[in-house]
Amino acid sequence: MNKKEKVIHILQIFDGIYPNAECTLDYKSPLQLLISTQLAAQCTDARVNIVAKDLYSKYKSAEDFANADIAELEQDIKSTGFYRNKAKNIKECCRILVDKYNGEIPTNMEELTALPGVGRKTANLVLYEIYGIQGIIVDTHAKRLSNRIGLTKSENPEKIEYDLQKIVPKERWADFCHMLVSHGRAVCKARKPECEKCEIRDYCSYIVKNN
DNA sequence: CTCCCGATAT
DNA sequence: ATATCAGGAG
Repeated sequence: MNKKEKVIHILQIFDGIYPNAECTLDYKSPLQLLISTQLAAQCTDARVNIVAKDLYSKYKSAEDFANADIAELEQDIKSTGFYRNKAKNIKECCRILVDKYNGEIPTNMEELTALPGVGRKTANLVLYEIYGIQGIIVDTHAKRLSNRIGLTKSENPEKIEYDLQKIVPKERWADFCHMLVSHGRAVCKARKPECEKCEIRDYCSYIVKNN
């Protein structure tokens, strides 16, 4: 069975067990999604959502973030980790949004990834969630699962993106990634994958060692 | 490649 | 104690 056929089978199974796999970050505007996704680097979505609740009642626009006191913003997002980098990036990012984009969010990869703290993963998620533009969203789960399943042999996120683009039907690109996240959290965990109860084990090339 | 970094599960 | 969490920049 080739990789495309494997993915078709896996998608069919995922459709059954994760019928509405979607972004688990809470947001009420494109700006909130952009910032929450930046905060989500090496942090759980659950933690980001807790921080975001107070954050967005305090800062209501790109201008508010651009004018924020940096030390205060650092404390406001501290529990998400990497808080100095994140605060600096968010403030500068919002300064650019205000000055160059009239407070709106750019609609293409080049302009998005030019923003401080915004890489391809964040850009792909925003492009899909806000504008419906399909993309392979490569986070830690997509990276781990696509390697375990055998869809790529690369550890490089951008290479994984292109590998999966060739294998997954385009209309399911973002969907498939959301489902990899759901499956990564529930079954195919980083530390202790539960292969014995994995619904797609027949289509996976991963073998658990010492078991 | 390294660094950023707190919270949580194991 | 240590690995890991919807990464990005230098």
